[in-house]
Amino acid sequence: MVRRFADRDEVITEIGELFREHGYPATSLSLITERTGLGKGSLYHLFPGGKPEMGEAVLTNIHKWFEDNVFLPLIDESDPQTAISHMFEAVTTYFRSGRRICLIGAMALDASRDPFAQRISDYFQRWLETLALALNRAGLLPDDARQLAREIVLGIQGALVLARAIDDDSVFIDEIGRLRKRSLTLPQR
Amino acid sequence: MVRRFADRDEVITEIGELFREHGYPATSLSLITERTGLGKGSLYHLFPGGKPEMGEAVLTNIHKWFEDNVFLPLIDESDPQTAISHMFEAVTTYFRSGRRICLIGAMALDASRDPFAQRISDYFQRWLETLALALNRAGLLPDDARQLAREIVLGIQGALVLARAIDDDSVFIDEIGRLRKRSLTLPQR
DNA sequence: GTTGATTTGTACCGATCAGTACAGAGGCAT
DNA sequence: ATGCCTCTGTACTGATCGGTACAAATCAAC
Repeated sequence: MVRRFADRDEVITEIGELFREHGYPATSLSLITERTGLGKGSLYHLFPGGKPEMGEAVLTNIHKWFEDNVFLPLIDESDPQTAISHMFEAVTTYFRSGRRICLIGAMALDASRDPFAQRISDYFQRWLETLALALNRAGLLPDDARQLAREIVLGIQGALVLARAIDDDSVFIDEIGRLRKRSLTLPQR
Repeated sequence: MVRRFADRDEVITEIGELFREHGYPATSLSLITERTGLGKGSLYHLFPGGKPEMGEAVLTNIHKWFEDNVFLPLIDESDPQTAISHMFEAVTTYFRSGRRICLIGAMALDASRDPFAQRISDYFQRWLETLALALNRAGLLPDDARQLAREIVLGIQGALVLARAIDDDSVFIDEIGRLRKRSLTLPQR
């Protein structure tokens, strides 16, 4: 008897890290039982829908983190520049300066995409929308705000890919710096 | 008897498309036999090292395509602006305006990365290096050339992730346009 | 035609997969 | 203590996995 009451959120977090390390398709139930210390019975009790439900739970958990720490502040913070600045800090921390991949972005690229297409799209659309709103409130015209929001979100994603591909954090750090500067030098409305 | 002489390059191309669709870890030998029309015996005859050798072959094939169509022109073309412009056209075609993922980038993000880390890194380093060289020849200081090369390569990668995540080609097209413009408006050396 | 080499396809192997069944263990109320 | 519910772990299932063995088919040279 290894564990008595599994903390669902903690299990979801652990599963999420496995998905980041191996990808969703290549993360087996054996890897999950090892990492979490839970037997199969426990896992199926917590996630009766099986592996797909684990995938949904992990994506929901990540989206919630971003909602609380990035998206809502982009909407609610009275000073949009402060909210945007905070977003860069939050993602630098969350993505561990480029050493931790964006699982949702990675899932867009492999066989996970089809089963989770809506969730993947919702997360990115939400990010683009809230960031564009903040940029607009900071002084950009709506079209320019949307374009810059795209540039920022894809820049973060690209920096994560490249940093990992060449094993060099500075790619991520430098790009965050560039995008931060980019968002501060806004044309006047 | 379905095929007599399998064309190795054609088989490599077909396998590469499967890897793009499913990811390397989730592409089974059954999928490969179906797609290529070759039996297992044939596949192991062509790739005695098995699936890892197929992975290597596909990565080598992609790197060669880029070497011939992007990297060497960036070095050899007498007019660097022409070579950079041609690179944007080549990648737009190769990545099908964002509808075809960069397999090497995707492999940086999943469990494929460890076995193929050197190849993945070499490809991106080569791209960065040749592009920086062309940008330098076009007038940028070496450090600025390296930074802009990074911005361009990660921008392309990020655009591929985002375009696929939200199922919108215009993300890729627009970013290529932005990067192209960015590379044309160089500070004078 | 025969022979040898090359290429191909299929049966087989042990291992692993996600999921199922269900007994065992623990906690709580009576 | 007992009974019920919740949570857990393990054995089992059929399917699929990558790889192996090897017979069959094809081709080229003589």
